Amino acid sequence: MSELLNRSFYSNEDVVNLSQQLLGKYLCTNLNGKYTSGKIVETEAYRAPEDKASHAYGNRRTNRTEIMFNEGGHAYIYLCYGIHHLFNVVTGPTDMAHAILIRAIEPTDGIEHMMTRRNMTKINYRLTNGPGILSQALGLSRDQNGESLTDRNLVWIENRYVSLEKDEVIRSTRIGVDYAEECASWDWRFRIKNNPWCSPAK
DNA sequence: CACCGGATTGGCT
DNA sequence: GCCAATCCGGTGT
Repeated sequence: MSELLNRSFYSNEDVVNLSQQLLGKYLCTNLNGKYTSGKIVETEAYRAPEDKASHAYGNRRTNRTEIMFNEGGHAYIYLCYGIHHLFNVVTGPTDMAHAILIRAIEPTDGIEHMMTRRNMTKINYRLTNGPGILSQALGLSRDQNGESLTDRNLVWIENRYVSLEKDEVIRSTRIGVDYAEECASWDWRFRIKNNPWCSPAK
């Protein structure tokens, strides 16, 4: 049993709260006839305009950031370090450029497809325990940038009614945003306590 | 149009 | 633990 997350879920203006709500939800893709999914176990919130770590800091509108100003429920996928595709969920109403980076998932469906994409022969945590490699495992690239998440088409998120106790959610500072001055110390990273599929970052 | 640096990863010392 | 890989977006000339 599962429920597709809909527009009203993504339109929530509180991106920090939504980041926690995404923990335990299932990120799913159906690309090139391959169905894959994983439970979201680690997220980070990015809240423009005041967040210096956000690409849309100061409501900067460029070709790249434009999708973040769309209404919640779209994919923002960009290339990082020229190598890795990082998948974000656009949230909030139109013109509120909030986004949530998915940092790690626990693989659930189509694990053999994920291993092929990752060029792995044995399953282990390195299949999906980071934002770049989980995108690779799910087949996500900039080809899906701007894709709608509100239908079960190419990429979407499901509620499978996994409930988390408050003490199962670990809150800490974000990773890799040292350049963001005072925003670097904002504790908008969330992960599921003791989950072995979380990223290795401090 | 040139330059700089990055929301990362994996391989090697 | 260090560092190269690799490409593009953002900025300034």
